[in-house]
Amino acid sequence: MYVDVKSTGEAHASSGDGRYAGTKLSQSRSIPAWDDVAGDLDLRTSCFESHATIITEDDDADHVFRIRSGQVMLYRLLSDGRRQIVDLLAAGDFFGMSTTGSYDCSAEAIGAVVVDTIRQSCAPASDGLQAHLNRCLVQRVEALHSHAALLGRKSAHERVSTFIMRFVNGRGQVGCPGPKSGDAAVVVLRMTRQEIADYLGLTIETVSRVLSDMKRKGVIAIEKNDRIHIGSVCRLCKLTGVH
Amino acid sequence: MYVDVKSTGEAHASSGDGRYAGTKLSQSRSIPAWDDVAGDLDLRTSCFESHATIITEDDDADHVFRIRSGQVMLYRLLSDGRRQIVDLLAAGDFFGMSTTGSYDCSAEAIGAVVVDTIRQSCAPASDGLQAHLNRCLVQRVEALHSHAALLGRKSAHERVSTFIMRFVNGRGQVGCPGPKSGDAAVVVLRMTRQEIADYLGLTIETVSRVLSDMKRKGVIAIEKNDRIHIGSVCRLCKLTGVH
DNA sequence: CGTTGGATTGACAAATATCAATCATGGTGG
DNA sequence: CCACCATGATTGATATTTGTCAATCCAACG
Repeated sequence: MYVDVKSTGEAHASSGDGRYAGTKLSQSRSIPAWDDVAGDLDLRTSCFESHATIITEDDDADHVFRIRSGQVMLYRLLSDGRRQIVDLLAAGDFFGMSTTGSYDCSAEAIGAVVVDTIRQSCAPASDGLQAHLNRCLVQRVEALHSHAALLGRKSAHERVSTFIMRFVNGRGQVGCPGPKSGDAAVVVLRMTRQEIADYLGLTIETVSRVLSDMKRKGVIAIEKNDRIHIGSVCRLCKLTGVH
Repeated sequence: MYVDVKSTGEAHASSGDGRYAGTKLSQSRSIPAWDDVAGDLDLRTSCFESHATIITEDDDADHVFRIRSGQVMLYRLLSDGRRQIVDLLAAGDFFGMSTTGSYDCSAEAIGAVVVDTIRQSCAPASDGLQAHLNRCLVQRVEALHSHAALLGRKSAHERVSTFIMRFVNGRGQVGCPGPKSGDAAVVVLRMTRQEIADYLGLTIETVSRVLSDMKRKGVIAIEKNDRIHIGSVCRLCKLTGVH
């Protein structure tokens, strides 16, 4: 009714899943359906293929974007080329908001992406958009807090474990449903080792070594470089540093 | 006129300074003055002394807070006690918003702090509050992106330099006004070495060593542990990794 | 069947953490 | 007023983690 995810395309197993499930924020009840909001907004819809750049850091912040389907990564570059992927976004998420007049980071499509494009200039007019934006922004802030804790305080093993757990259906952030053993899972990584490394603040070699180590210890098995088989989700979860 | 910082208490040299200066976001023009918004909100005002805990991670997210004066740090704890300070807030900033029903991190006063307390339940009603929240949230997201880049990709020297630059009036984020040499400055650190370390994702010893190293090289001089004299802001700025 | 780009592995180097003294500094009580 | 204490900061020696550089490896594709 007041949640729009279902109507905006498939939910990727890899990120958007269950994002709004269990939301208790009182505000939720008053947020209108996105489709109703969108009607007043003079949207354009754009498609991007894998690895296409959607926005570039420091460009004029002309538009705000809302993801219809697919995943988007936001990244910052240091002057010498070091890259930090600062956030991973999925269907329903917004990006491109700015307080400075230019984008604070670049956005690149992970796989094919469809976005709604909203002109910055007509954004303030819509209270419905404000409500959707604010919910998304609070979610982003929460995710960025988690990510700061990961980047600042977690070991390489904990970072990689956390990253994999992120894609295990429903788990990860919300808290395990308890240690029921033997719960296996398969997740598909849609990012290259380089992208994973740039997200986790590590090098490609360290990511590779940690994955190999987890293979050796039987925590995971890797098929075709991007399918991770998890023997026991609980066991993996214990490696994340959260519990 | 439509910016409220001036009316809500002294601007600390250490953080809130010039936060809204130069904002080009078209939305700004339509944001009502905070005092006008506040009138409808049934606010309570609370004071906290230095190091007081204002909210605790995982507690019920009953209230949203707006800082009238002073600084607040937000932090996450890992189960084994590792702490990451995820954000530093100043006058005009909001915290305590949640999508889960509980706070995602703890908040502690840095020095004396005065906050306006807004009941979560009456927050959605106010469009003016939504507009203020929106601006603050976008700012927080931008700051958290910067911080992720720092934590994920910068060396200890770059982190400490960036941290000090943050408190140099006006500079830091926006971009240097050019290399005019001989521009000295003094900043006062209102945080202990432990807090700085927990913010920068380092240990107290590393922070101390980096500061000593910068002293040895003549980049800074330290007086009474918390006053940093900067010989050339430009020189310091070049150490941040941004340029 | 060779080529190519991403991934893995190994040897080694560099950065940062850890553990343990020692050093200020400010406050307190004699 | 001064010695003592407590707390935070600094420094040193060493360990650990992660990065760097270089050599394969592997799978997809022409």
